[in-house]
Amino acid sequence: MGHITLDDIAQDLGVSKTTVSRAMSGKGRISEKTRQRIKDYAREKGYRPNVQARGLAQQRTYNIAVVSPQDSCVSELTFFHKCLVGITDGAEKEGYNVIITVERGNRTDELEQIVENSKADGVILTRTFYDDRRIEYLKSSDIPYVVIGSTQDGDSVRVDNDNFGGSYEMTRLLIEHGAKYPALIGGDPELLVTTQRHDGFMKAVDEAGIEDVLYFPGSLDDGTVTSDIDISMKRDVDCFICMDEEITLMTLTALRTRGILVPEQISVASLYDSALLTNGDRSVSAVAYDEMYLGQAAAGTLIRLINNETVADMTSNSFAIKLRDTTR
Amino acid sequence: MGHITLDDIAQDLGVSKTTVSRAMSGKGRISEKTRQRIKDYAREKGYRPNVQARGLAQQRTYNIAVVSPQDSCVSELTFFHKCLVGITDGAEKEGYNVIITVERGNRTDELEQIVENSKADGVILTRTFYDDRRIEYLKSSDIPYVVIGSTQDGDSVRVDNDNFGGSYEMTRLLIEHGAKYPALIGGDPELLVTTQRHDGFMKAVDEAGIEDVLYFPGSLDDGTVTSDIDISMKRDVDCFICMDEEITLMTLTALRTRGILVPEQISVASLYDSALLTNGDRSVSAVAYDEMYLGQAAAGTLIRLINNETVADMTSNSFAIKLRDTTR
DNA sequence: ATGAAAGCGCTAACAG
DNA sequence: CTGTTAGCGCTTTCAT
Repeated sequence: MGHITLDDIAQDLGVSKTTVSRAMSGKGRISEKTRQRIKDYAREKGYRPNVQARGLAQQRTYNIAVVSPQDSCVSELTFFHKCLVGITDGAEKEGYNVIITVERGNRTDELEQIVENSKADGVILTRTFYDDRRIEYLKSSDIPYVVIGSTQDGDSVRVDNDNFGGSYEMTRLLIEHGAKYPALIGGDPELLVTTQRHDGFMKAVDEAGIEDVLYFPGSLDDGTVTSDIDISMKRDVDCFICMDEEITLMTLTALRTRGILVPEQISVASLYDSALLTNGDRSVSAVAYDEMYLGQAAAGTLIRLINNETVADMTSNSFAIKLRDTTR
Repeated sequence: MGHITLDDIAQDLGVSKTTVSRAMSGKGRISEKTRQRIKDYAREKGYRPNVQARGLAQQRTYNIAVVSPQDSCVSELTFFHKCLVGITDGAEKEGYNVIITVERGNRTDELEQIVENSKADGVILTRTFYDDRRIEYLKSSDIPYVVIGSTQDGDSVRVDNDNFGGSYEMTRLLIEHGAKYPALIGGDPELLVTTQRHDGFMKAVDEAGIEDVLYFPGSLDDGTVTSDIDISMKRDVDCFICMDEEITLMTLTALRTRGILVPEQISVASLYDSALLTNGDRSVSAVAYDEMYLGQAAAGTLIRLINNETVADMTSNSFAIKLRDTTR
């Protein structure tokens, strides 16, 4: 018995394929009566439209493509995976499936393969490089795409966390909890995300009337962090706010080596939560974003884009401030 | 100019679509001369066959589906991701793409959606439950599928690591390096993988003429592990071989609490490597399997299955014994 | 409101 | 060795 087709239904019901098609898709005028009759019969027979045939007729695949990072750095991976769960969720809700491909450096082969073979109607990029060739490529082929995270590229539709808001809230809360002189540490100053988090931090300290706050951008190695800490201690900093989980871990290690107690002498918080921050003994206060929601939003946005609806960049303000062991 | 079709080429070259189709696919008799002429022209024009159209004609999608775990336990995730990289690799090599879907407990909805809508030609399961409803479902719908890892189900085509070989090699090597009386700890005795690893271990100790070896199956909580250790120390065990990374970490913690030095007083090795075992200070000896290769093999096997070629279970003997800090 | 007919781009008998 | 002819299952003008 295999699969029943649209034509079968038409014949059984003595109507034309067109009518059945219209009844199922909801497009075109059709009397409510026949529509119901057809839909009922279709359900009864367990009819499933053949997505490929529909696709061929409409030049669509009802697939979206997602590019996965190749390497398996843990925090990158959990971020990506949570996004992916959200993306498939959002996609399947709209009748789309997710095709996955793995990035191979800053190259476009794997994307080209998908786009040229029209295996997907749109693309989601979950992290981008500085001069991302994939963005160039996606722009030139005119396939819809959405970027998750902060890109410099102004032409791309972006879906991102509220980095400003998260940073602001965390800083505000720590000040409320007694921090007198917080310092900000880490982050590549050329990245948009760094600017956003810095601005959120600044807003909170400004509102609290704190002046001459310390900001140590960069700080990519232990040496720099250590000297940053030394400077801070002389200036009576009582709270480190770290740009990301990596810098957070370096800061904690450096403080431990220096014999400085956390949170007794100084509070430490991360502006980005990660599995690494709640591992076993240490449990670090952090801003936790909802990546799954981010993924869903990205999928939704992309599908709207595919349907030629107008879309704008969107910022997910779904985050939580997790105050854990490293802050008072 | 968009996309050039098979028909365009036929017209330009004054041949029939069939001939072009044959030239491109390699199926059917065709003179080497015209084949070259057509292929050259196609390449020159940048012709890309429309996969959807081909699919519709052949009832194929040139997609395979992979089910991703929903949760994000780190070791599960890295395992899955490495497999995924291998799978996409193997699939793309054969002209297939990978559709991903996320498991929602022991349910089949997400799979049904893909199978019923014929969005993929085959399925890869990367981990299975005891009474896996997805396997039942896949069997009943007659879509090809392969299972990565060890399943009890004898009817399914399996692609797995050489658990026996890895366990044997690790044990053999540790004995060679001086272990006099190794003990095996952990593992759910109802799982196939446990049996396989146990057998490998036994082979090595038997060959070394060691008798009355200790085996502690189960040991899922700290209490049990601690008592296992106590028994072992009385019997002068000088080497713990642990079934997986979880039991390894528990064993190490228990040994530390007991004040027993690793590797000075006792060696510890894991029969399964994981990111958690090389984290920071501790770096545990372990059997490292090549998951990427596993993924590639699974994709290859599945595609052969799709093509109605005969396939058998396959065991990847691509593993490495990593002797690190916890063994002498 | 419904139907006829022409595709979407490719494959696969069946002829020649 | 090559061409003709029907599809695959659905959508979409254009009539009626």
